[in-house]
Amino acid sequence: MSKNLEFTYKLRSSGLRPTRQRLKICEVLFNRDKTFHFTINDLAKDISKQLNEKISLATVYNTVHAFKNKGYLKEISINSDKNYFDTNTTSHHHFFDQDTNELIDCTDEVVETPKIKKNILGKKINSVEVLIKVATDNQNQK
Amino acid sequence: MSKNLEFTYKLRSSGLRPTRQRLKICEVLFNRDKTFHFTINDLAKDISKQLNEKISLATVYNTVHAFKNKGYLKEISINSDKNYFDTNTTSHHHFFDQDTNELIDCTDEVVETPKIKKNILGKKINSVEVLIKVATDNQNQK
DNA sequence: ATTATATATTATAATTATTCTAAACTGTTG
DNA sequence: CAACAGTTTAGAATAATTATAATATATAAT
Repeated sequence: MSKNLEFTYKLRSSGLRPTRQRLKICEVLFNRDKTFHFTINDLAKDISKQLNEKISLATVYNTVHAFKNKGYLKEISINSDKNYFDTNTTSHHHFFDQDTNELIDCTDEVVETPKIKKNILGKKINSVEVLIKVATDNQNQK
Repeated sequence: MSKNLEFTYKLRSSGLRPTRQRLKICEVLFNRDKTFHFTINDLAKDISKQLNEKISLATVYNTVHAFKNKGYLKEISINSDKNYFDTNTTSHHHFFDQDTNELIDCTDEVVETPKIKKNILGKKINSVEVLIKVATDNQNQK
């Protein structure tokens, strides 16, 4: 299982012990080709579906936050009731589909990162991100 | 008290009964020249400071949500632990100061609304907003 | 003005999401 | 393999928000 070795190395290199639970969570999160957007609850459900064993919710929280702190995940706040994480940790933009509560990454073809002409004195810009909220147009539906 | 009459009219015209509590909350929220960013907790505290009487927290929640639904307030999610409301209901951009957790409106001089070159099929763009996260630059401090 | 009605307020309970705790367990090092 | 530090776990604790149901109030009808 070379994927597992890969994850083991990844964890170890960032000072995280490659425990059974963390490796399982790595599998679920990083063993995919597309960017994955999820809430912690979604992830916990996914895990109990995909795996025969259960991982404690507290461990899922701990692990996701550990991964976020190590830069393997990015946290995204779109609305007050859902808190998303993203496996794409680069600075990038999003569509948010208000009908389905789905979060979709934007490519450069969709929107360019806007230029900031003035900054706040003494501060450094850490990120510039665009959020595009979309929904079905009821006025104008085919 | 002409301000009060103004608020009474505003509430009534949107189908909200101008109750004592709602008028007080209007005073605290809209009787200012600058845009006001707040969390519901902040607002509840402000109210009990500024006014001699107390308004139940449930009422503050109800009222803020009613005002948001009527378009008098805008909800803004920046991070998972704080949920902000904004008296500036136009689509606009923000600085978020990660040192102080302060939210600051951007003018057009700071950043232009980016153009969206491709949209998701069958969806309408409801808003395009830029969030600029800033913090003290420790590498490069004067 | 008085009454009737629908709506709003309130304290409190309930719910939800998240974090804390402390005991049991496991990965790593020597 | 023994010892230790880090990790997991269930459940308790906390915080934010929403629901509930009794009481109060604003408005409309009389």
